[in-house]
Amino acid sequence: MKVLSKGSVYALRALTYVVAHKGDIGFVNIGELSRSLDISFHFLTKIFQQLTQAGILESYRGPNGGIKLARPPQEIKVIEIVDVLEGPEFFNTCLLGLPGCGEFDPCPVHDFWKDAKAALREEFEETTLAELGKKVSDERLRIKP
Amino acid sequence: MKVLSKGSVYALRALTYVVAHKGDIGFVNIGELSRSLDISFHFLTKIFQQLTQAGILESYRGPNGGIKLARPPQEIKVIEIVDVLEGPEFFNTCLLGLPGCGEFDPCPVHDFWKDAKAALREEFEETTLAELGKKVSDERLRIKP
DNA sequence: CTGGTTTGAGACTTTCGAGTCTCAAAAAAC
DNA sequence: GTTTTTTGAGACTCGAAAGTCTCAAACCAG
Ligand code: SF4
Ligand code: SF4
Repeated sequence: MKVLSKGSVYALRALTYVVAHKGDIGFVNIGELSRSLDISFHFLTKIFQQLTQAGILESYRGPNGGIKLARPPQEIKVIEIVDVLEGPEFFNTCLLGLPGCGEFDPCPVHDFWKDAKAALREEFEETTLAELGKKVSDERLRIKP
Repeated sequence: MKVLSKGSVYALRALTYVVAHKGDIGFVNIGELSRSLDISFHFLTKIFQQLTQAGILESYRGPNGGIKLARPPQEIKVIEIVDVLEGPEFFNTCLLGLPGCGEFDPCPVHDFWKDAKAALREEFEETTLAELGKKVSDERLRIKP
């Protein structure tokens, strides 16, 4: 069962880590993040590039460069990150994956799956990076392997 | 978002189709199923082979051969099919996919994800092929592309 | 027995997400 | 200005899931 791609997972872990451990102290070095979280540096860089182009992050090159959140973490919702990295079809995919499916022409598991998808979307829409970061800081929840 | 592999999806669609359209009339030809549901014949055959070896289906070779349910559809639960085709790790995978994760050392999304997984498992455990087939027959729900 | 039909088994190919590598571009340090 | 550090962009490689193909085995009909 693969709900999120590696790209989304790495982005969420990395940004949660930034919020929890780096506060709001300017640009965070990608190499350091990659080492701390055991994520491939080049892969993480590519993921951040997408988020930068989408306006969720800002980046800066050269010494003391890195990435930082473009807005305060209280205002960045998980679903924004997922949208960028999974694409707009993410919440249209389905259990039985029939093409052109939907409310008007449903398959037998539609009723259940509709609710399950809505719950997931709601969770992503309600949760902000600040909340994830706070959980990690306060309760010492893990974000690293 | 890919919850089920193609194998599980094709198996569920095909067996639901059998229950809904073929009743209990002995062996159903795989070639006919493949054509009706627009699923690759060889791929569908491989999937059925796994289910046959697991004791969920019975097969018969030669003219008028095919596959049929080893037990009445009221007794076959969706989770049995998923277990065979997805393997035992299916319900252990996770949103953030951290290794060795679990209740005792959770990540920040654990509370939500635990419930979502439980709901999915419960749905698969409660639903039988007979129910899926009945929905398709009674309400003309679709199972084909 | 012979030939046709259908599933069984496994090798092979394709596709795509994931990960690696190389070089260019921007910025700072000197 | 030159060198060093860091992100940006894109080509390339790897591996697993998905799909195709070939032949063997079981079965029936005549
Ligand atoms: S009918 Fe509903 S549950 Fe079924 S594949 Fe379409 S959207 Fe998904
Ligand atoms: S801590 Fe819980 S939600 Fe997070 S990856 Fe592990 S099992 Fe999944």
